[in-house]
Amino acid sequence: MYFCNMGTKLVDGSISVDCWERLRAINDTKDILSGKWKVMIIACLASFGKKRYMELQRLLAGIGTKMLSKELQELEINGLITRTVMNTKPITVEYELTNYGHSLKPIIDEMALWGKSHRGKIIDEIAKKE
Amino acid sequence: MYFCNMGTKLVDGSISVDCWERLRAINDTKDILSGKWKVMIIACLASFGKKRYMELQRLLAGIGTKMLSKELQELEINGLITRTVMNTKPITVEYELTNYGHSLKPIIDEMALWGKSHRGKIIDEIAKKE
DNA sequence: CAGTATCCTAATGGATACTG
DNA sequence: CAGTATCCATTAGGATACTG
Repeated sequence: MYFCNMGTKLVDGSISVDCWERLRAINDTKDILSGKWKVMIIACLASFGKKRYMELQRLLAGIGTKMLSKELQELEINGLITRTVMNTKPITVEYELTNYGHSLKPIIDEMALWGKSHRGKIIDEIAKKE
Repeated sequence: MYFCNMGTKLVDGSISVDCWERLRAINDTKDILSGKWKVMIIACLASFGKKRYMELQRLLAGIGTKMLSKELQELEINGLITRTVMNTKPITVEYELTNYGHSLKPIIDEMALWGKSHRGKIIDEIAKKE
């Protein structure tokens, strides 16, 4: 019998410490990857390597400057990407995944895998209905 | 040169179809797992097996009835969990991961793994500063 | 017990204009 | 080019009361 604190509140739960730590870890990862664009930014940088601000904005069709800046800053704070101001005129800025950022690859890969098969499943189901 | 439609807008992007489909798949998965509690619900059902509504609410410290119902419904719609009304008085309801729900295990596992090591890294960094 | 319904707040995120 | 600042709309989500 242990106390389970998932975020803010305390709850008396009869789950093991191991299990609770696992759930907390999952939650931590979720928080790091929160926001509408973060996963996609990481995936883009993983696929395409170094990218400038503008290039990212073009890849992430629909993202505005505010969100792009915000999400990039949060990723940088968490050590997942680097921001390099280039010595050009006017200045350009390059964003790149850090090694630590690359450590998210297994998660992204699994998400890509599942998402692909999921879409296949949906399409199959639609086909059967017709 | 292909057109990249990530959600609603069209963008002229010079990325390959494969790459674009991969990004779309990642996005799809992200959508399915959206919301504050969905990942945690899945992880709980994966760890503990069948759970009743009340039990889930206790495990997910802090969740309210509205959110729990909503997230469970969305998971059910997507075929990730089953909802079984038991023949008791008063009625009880059991939620359980489907086989399809279990197919998310690799993602959850990778998230647990990364989150655990991430917390370790943060703790190390704090320790070094002191 | 397992929810719905309602109300309300906080947070998210988009559009636009502007700046070094 | 790479952002900030501002305003605004939408949504997510929490608290509470209520129902079969």
